[in-house]
Amino acid sequence: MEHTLKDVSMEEVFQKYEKKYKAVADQKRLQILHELTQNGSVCVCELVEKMGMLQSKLSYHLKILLEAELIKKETKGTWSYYSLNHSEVNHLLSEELCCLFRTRPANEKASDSSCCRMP
Amino acid sequence: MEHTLKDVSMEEVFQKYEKKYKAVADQKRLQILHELTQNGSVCVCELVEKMGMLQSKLSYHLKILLEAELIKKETKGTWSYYSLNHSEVNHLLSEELCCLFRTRPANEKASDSSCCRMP
DNA sequence: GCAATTAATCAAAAATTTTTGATGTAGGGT
DNA sequence: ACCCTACATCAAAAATTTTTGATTAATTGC
Repeated sequence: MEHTLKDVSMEEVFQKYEKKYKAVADQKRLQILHELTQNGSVCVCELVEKMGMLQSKLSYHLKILLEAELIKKETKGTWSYYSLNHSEVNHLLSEELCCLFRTRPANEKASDSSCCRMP
Repeated sequence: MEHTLKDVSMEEVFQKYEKKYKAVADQKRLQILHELTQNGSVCVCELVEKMGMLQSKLSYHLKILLEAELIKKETKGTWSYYSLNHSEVNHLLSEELCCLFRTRPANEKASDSSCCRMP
Protein backbone atom coordinates (compact mmCIF):
# COMPACT_ATOMS: atom_id res chain seq x y z
CA MET A 1 0.00 0.00 0.00
CA GLU A 2 1.26 3.47 -0.95
CA HIS A 3 0.65 6.66 0.96
CA THR A 4 1.50 10.14 -0.21
CA LEU A 5 2.31 12.82 2.34
CA LYS A 6 -1.07 14.37 1.66
CA ASP A 7 -2.86 11.10 2.34
CA VAL A 8 -1.21 10.84 5.72
CA SER A 9 -2.05 14.37 6.82
CA MET A 10 -5.59 13.99 5.54
CA GLU A 11 -5.96 10.81 7.52
CA GLU A 12 -4.97 12.69 10.67
CA VAL A 13 -7.50 15.39 9.90
CA PHE A 14 -10.27 12.85 9.36
CA GLN A 15 -9.30 11.09 12.57
CA LYS A 16 -9.49 14.33 14.52
CA TYR A 17 -12.91 15.22 13.18
CA GLU A 18 -14.20 11.71 13.63
CA LYS A 19 -13.50 12.06 17.34
CA LYS A 20 -15.07 15.49 17.62
CA TYR A 21 -18.17 14.64 15.62
CA LYS A 22 -18.58 11.39 17.51
CA ALA A 23 -18.74 13.42 20.70
CA VAL A 24 -21.55 15.45 19.22
CA ALA A 25 -23.32 12.49 17.61
CA ASP A 26 -25.48 11.64 20.61
CA GLN A 27 -28.75 13.06 21.85
CA LYS A 28 -27.71 12.98 25.47
CA ARG A 29 -24.48 14.80 24.83
CA LEU A 30 -26.18 17.38 22.65
CA GLN A 31 -28.57 17.95 25.54
CA ILE A 32 -25.64 18.36 27.93
CA LEU A 33 -24.04 20.90 25.60
CA HIS A 34 -27.32 22.74 25.36
CA GLU A 35 -27.67 22.77 29.13
CA LEU A 36 -24.18 24.22 29.47
CA THR A 37 -24.99 26.78 26.80
CA GLN A 38 -27.94 27.96 28.85
CA ASN A 39 -26.42 27.82 32.30
CA GLY A 40 -22.78 28.68 31.78
CA SER A 41 -20.94 26.70 34.43
CA VAL A 42 -22.67 23.73 36.00
CA CYS A 43 -21.53 21.11 38.51
CA VAL A 44 -22.09 17.42 38.01
CA CYS A 45 -24.66 17.08 40.79
CA GLU A 46 -26.79 19.78 39.19
CA LEU A 47 -26.54 18.09 35.83
CA VAL A 48 -27.53 14.74 37.34
CA GLU A 49 -30.79 16.34 38.43
CA LYS A 50 -31.44 18.31 35.27
CA MET A 51 -30.70 15.41 32.99
CA GLY A 52 -32.26 12.71 35.17
CA MET A 53 -29.25 10.50 34.61
CA LEU A 54 -27.21 8.15 36.73
CA GLN A 55 -24.08 9.91 37.94
CA SER A 56 -21.71 7.36 36.45
CA LYS A 57 -23.46 7.61 33.13
CA LEU A 58 -23.22 11.37 33.15
CA SER A 59 -19.53 11.21 34.01
CA TYR A 60 -19.00 8.91 31.07
CA HIS A 61 -20.60 11.35 28.65
CA LEU A 62 -18.84 14.34 30.17
CA LYS A 63 -15.53 12.59 29.69
CA ILE A 64 -16.21 12.07 26.00
CA LEU A 65 -17.08 15.72 25.54
CA LEU A 66 -14.05 16.77 27.54
CA GLU A 67 -11.67 14.60 25.56
CA ALA A 68 -13.07 16.05 22.36
CA GLU A 69 -12.29 19.45 23.92
CA LEU A 70 -15.85 20.63 23.48
CA ILE A 71 -16.22 21.41 27.17
CA LYS A 72 -13.95 22.59 29.96
CA LYS A 73 -13.70 21.42 33.56
CA GLU A 74 -12.86 23.33 36.70
CA THR A 75 -12.59 21.66 40.09
CA LYS A 76 -13.47 23.49 43.29
CA GLY A 77 -13.10 21.28 46.33
CA THR A 78 -15.29 18.27 45.86
CA TRP A 79 -17.21 19.87 43.04
CA SER A 80 -16.49 19.74 39.34
CA TYR A 81 -17.86 22.54 37.24
CA TYR A 82 -18.21 22.04 33.52
CA SER A 83 -18.68 24.71 30.89
CA LEU A 84 -18.69 25.03 27.11
CA ASN A 85 -15.50 25.47 25.17
CA HIS A 86 -17.06 28.08 22.95
CA SER A 87 -14.29 28.44 20.42
CA GLU A 88 -14.11 24.71 19.76
CA VAL A 89 -17.86 24.34 19.48
CA ASN A 90 -18.05 27.31 17.17
CA HIS A 91 -15.24 25.92 15.09
CA LEU A 92 -17.03 22.63 14.69
CA LEU A 93 -20.69 23.48 14.21
CA SER A 94 -22.36 25.69 11.62
CA GLU A 95 -23.69 29.12 12.45
CA GLU A 96 -27.21 27.90 12.01
CA LEU A 97 -26.80 25.86 15.19
CA CYS A 98 -25.87 28.92 17.19
CA CYS A 99 -29.13 29.12 19.09
CA LEU A 100 -28.60 25.66 20.41
CA PHE A 101 -24.93 25.63 21.31
CA ARG A 102 -23.25 28.83 20.33
CA THR A 103 -24.29 31.37 22.93
CA ARG A 104 -21.18 33.45 23.40
CA PRO A 105 -19.56 33.99 26.78
CA ALA A 106 -20.45 37.41 28.23
CA ASN A 107 -17.11 39.04 27.45
CA GLU A 108 -17.24 38.35 23.73
CA LYS A 109 -19.02 40.88 21.57
CA ALA A 110 -22.03 39.45 19.80
CA SER A 111 -21.36 40.98 16.42
CA ASP A 112 -23.06 38.38 14.27
CA SER A 113 -26.66 38.46 15.37
CA SER A 114 -27.33 37.16 11.89
CA CYS A 115 -27.51 33.55 13.00
CA CYS A 116 -30.35 31.83 14.84
CA ARG A 117 -32.57 30.04 12.39
CA MET A 118 -33.49 27.44 14.98
CA PRO A 119 -36.92 26.66 16.51
CA MET B 1 -42.51 12.00 33.95
CA GLU B 2 -43.56 15.45 32.73
CA HIS B 3 -42.74 16.96 29.36
CA THR B 4 -43.32 20.51 28.32
CA LEU B 5 -43.96 21.33 24.67
CA LYS B 6 -40.48 22.79 24.46
CA ASP B 7 -38.91 19.59 25.80
CA VAL B 8 -40.62 17.58 23.11
CA SER B 9 -39.57 19.81 20.23
CA MET B 10 -36.04 20.02 21.58
CA GLU B 11 -35.92 16.26 21.77
CA GLU B 12 -36.84 16.08 18.10
CA VAL B 13 -34.13 18.58 17.25
CA PHE B 14 -31.52 16.63 19.19
CA GLN B 15 -32.65 13.42 17.53
CA LYS B 16 -32.31 14.97 14.10
CA TYR B 17 -28.81 16.24 14.74
CA GLU B 18 -27.72 13.02 16.40
CA LYS B 19 -28.49 11.26 13.14
CA LYS B 20 -26.73 13.81 10.99
CA TYR B 21 -23.65 14.06 13.16
CA LYS B 22 -23.48 10.28 13.48
CA ALA B 23 -23.25 10.13 9.71
CA VAL B 24 -20.29 12.47 9.82
CA ALA B 25 -18.67 10.85 12.86
CA ASP B 26 -16.64 8.33 10.92
CA GLN B 27 -13.29 8.57 9.16
CA LYS B 28 -14.41 6.52 6.19
CA ARG B 29 -17.51 8.56 5.64
CA LEU B 30 -15.61 11.83 5.99
CA GLN B 31 -13.26 10.51 3.35
CA ILE B 32 -16.18 9.66 1.09
CA LEU B 33 -17.59 13.16 1.53
CA HIS B 34 -14.19 14.61 0.73
CA GLU B 35 -13.92 12.46 -2.37
CA LEU B 36 -17.32 13.68 -3.53
CA THR B 37 -16.31 17.25 -2.79
CA GLN B 38 -13.32 16.87 -5.09
CA ASN B 39 -14.92 14.88 -7.87
CA GLY B 40 -18.48 16.09 -8.01
CA SER B 41 -20.48 13.10 -9.10
CA VAL B 42 -18.98 9.65 -8.67
CA CYS B 43 -20.31 6.15 -9.27
CA VAL B 44 -19.97 3.38 -6.74
CA CYS B 45 -17.48 1.37 -8.80
CA GLU B 46 -15.15 4.36 -8.95
CA LEU B 47 -15.46 4.88 -5.23
CA VAL B 48 -14.71 1.23 -4.55
CA GLU B 49 -11.37 1.71 -6.29
CA LYS B 50 -10.55 5.09 -4.81
CA MET B 51 -11.42 4.06 -1.29
CA GLY B 52 -10.07 0.51 -1.51
CA MET B 53 -13.20 -0.82 0.15
CA LEU B 54 -15.41 -3.81 -0.30
CA GLN B 55 -18.44 -2.87 -2.36
CA SER B 56 -20.95 -3.97 0.26
CA LYS B 57 -19.13 -1.99 2.89
CA LEU B 58 -19.15 1.11 0.73
CA SER B 59 -22.86 0.70 0.03
CA TYR B 60 -23.47 0.53 3.76
CA HIS B 61 -21.67 3.82 4.38
CA LEU B 62 -23.28 5.51 1.39
CA LYS B 63 -26.67 4.54 2.71
CA ILE B 64 -25.96 6.16 6.06
CA LEU B 65 -24.85 9.38 4.37
CA LEU B 66 -27.85 9.27 2.06
CA GLU B 67 -30.32 8.77 4.89
CA ALA B 68 -28.77 11.69 6.72
CA GLU B 69 -29.38 13.64 3.50
CA LEU B 70 -25.74 14.64 3.26
CA ILE B 71 -25.39 13.16 -0.22
CA LYS B 72 -27.65 12.68 -3.24
CA LYS B 73 -28.04 9.70 -5.53
CA GLU B 74 -28.83 9.53 -9.21
CA THR B 75 -29.26 6.26 -11.05
CA LYS B 76 -28.31 5.88 -14.72
CA GLY B 77 -28.86 2.39 -16.00
CA THR B 78 -26.84 0.05 -13.84
CA TRP B 79 -24.78 2.87 -12.38
CA SER B 80 -25.46 4.87 -9.25
CA TYR B 81 -23.88 8.29 -9.10
CA TYR B 82 -23.49 9.94 -5.74
CA SER B 83 -22.81 13.60 -5.11
CA LEU B 84 -22.71 16.01 -2.16
CA ASN B 85 -25.83 17.66 -0.89
CA HIS B 86 -24.07 20.99 -0.53
CA SER B 87 -26.78 22.88 1.30
CA GLU B 88 -27.16 20.20 3.96
CA VAL B 89 -23.43 19.83 4.47
CA ASN B 90 -23.02 23.57 4.68
CA HIS B 91 -25.88 23.81 7.14
CA LEU B 92 -24.28 21.20 9.37
CA LEU B 93 -20.57 21.97 9.34
CA SER B 94 -18.72 25.14 10.24
CA GLU B 95 -17.19 27.41 7.62
CA GLU B 96 -13.72 26.45 8.77
CA LEU B 97 -14.32 23.01 7.28
CA CYS B 98 -15.09 24.43 3.86
CA CYS B 99 -11.85 23.27 2.24
CA LEU B 100 -12.67 19.72 3.13
CA PHE B 101 -16.35 19.44 2.38
CA ARG B 102 -17.80 22.74 1.31
CA THR B 103 -16.69 23.26 -2.25
CA ARG B 104 -19.66 24.88 -3.87
CA PRO B 105 -21.32 23.54 -7.01
CA ALA B 106 -20.23 25.46 -10.11
CA ASN B 107 -23.44 27.45 -10.49
CA GLU B 108 -23.26 29.01 -7.02
CA LYS B 109 -21.23 32.15 -6.68
CA ALA B 110 -18.27 31.76 -4.37
CA SER B 111 -18.69 35.03 -2.51
CA ASP B 112 -17.09 34.03 0.78
CA SER B 113 -13.54 33.19 -0.12
CA SER B 114 -12.88 34.09 3.49
CA CYS B 115 -12.98 30.50 4.66
CA CYS B 116 -10.34 27.84 4.20
CA ARG B 117 -8.20 27.61 7.27
CA MET B 118 -7.52 23.95 6.64
CA PRO B 119 -4.22 22.23 5.84
C1' DG C 1 -12.20 11.22 63.91
C1' DC C 2 -16.46 10.06 61.58
C1' DA C 3 -20.29 10.23 58.54
C1' DA C 4 -22.01 12.24 54.44
C1' DT C 5 -21.37 14.18 49.88
C1' DT C 6 -19.18 14.74 45.24
C1' DA C 7 -17.49 12.67 41.40
C1' DA C 8 -14.23 9.47 38.86
C1' DT C 9 -13.34 4.81 37.60
C1' DC C 10 -14.03 -0.04 36.91
C1' DA C 11 -15.76 -4.45 35.14
C1' DA C 12 -19.57 -6.92 33.34
C1' DA C 13 -23.81 -6.79 30.67
C1' DA C 14 -26.52 -4.80 27.09
C1' DA C 15 -27.06 -2.40 22.97
C1' DT C 16 -25.54 -0.59 18.72
C1' DT C 17 -22.57 -0.22 14.78
C1' DT C 18 -19.54 -2.11 11.44
C1' DT C 19 -17.56 -5.71 8.63
C1' DT C 20 -17.81 -9.69 5.85
C1' DG C 21 -19.16 -12.88 2.39
C1' DA C 22 -23.19 -14.54 0.06
C1' DT C 23 -27.27 -13.78 -2.48
C1' DG C 24 -30.53 -11.16 -5.31
C1' DT C 25 -31.92 -7.87 -8.85
C1' DA C 26 -31.60 -5.15 -12.80
C1' DG C 27 -29.54 -3.59 -16.99
C1' DG C 28 -26.21 -4.03 -21.01
C1' DG C 29 -23.92 -6.32 -24.53
C1' DT C 30 -23.43 -10.37 -27.55
C1' DA D 1 -31.37 -16.34 -24.27
C1' DC D 2 -26.97 -15.96 -22.00
C1' DC D 3 -23.32 -13.95 -19.50
C1' DC D 4 -21.30 -10.10 -17.31
C1' DT D 5 -21.21 -5.89 -14.65
C1' DA D 6 -23.09 -2.66 -11.06
C1' DC D 7 -25.12 -2.28 -6.95
C1' DA D 8 -28.32 -3.19 -3.00
C1' DT D 9 -29.50 -6.15 0.66
C1' DC D 10 -29.13 -9.79 3.97
C1' DA D 11 -27.67 -12.50 8.01
C1' DA D 12 -23.99 -13.76 10.95
C1' DA D 13 -19.72 -12.40 13.17
C1' DA D 14 -16.77 -8.92 15.02
C1' DA D 15 -15.98 -4.64 17.04
C1' DT D 16 -17.30 -0.66 19.47
C1' DT D 17 -20.15 2.08 22.45
C1' DT D 18 -23.25 2.64 26.22
C1' DT D 19 -25.41 1.40 30.54
C1' DT D 20 -25.38 -0.31 35.10
C1' DG D 21 -24.13 -0.99 39.81
C1' DA D 22 -20.19 -1.23 42.78
C1' DT D 23 -16.00 0.55 44.41
C1' DT D 24 -12.68 4.21 45.25
C1' DA D 25 -10.78 8.74 46.45
C1' DA D 26 -11.12 13.21 47.97
C1' DT D 27 -13.43 16.80 50.57
C1' DT D 28 -16.74 18.83 53.70
C1' DG D 29 -19.31 19.47 57.92
C1' DC D 30 -20.15 17.85 62.46
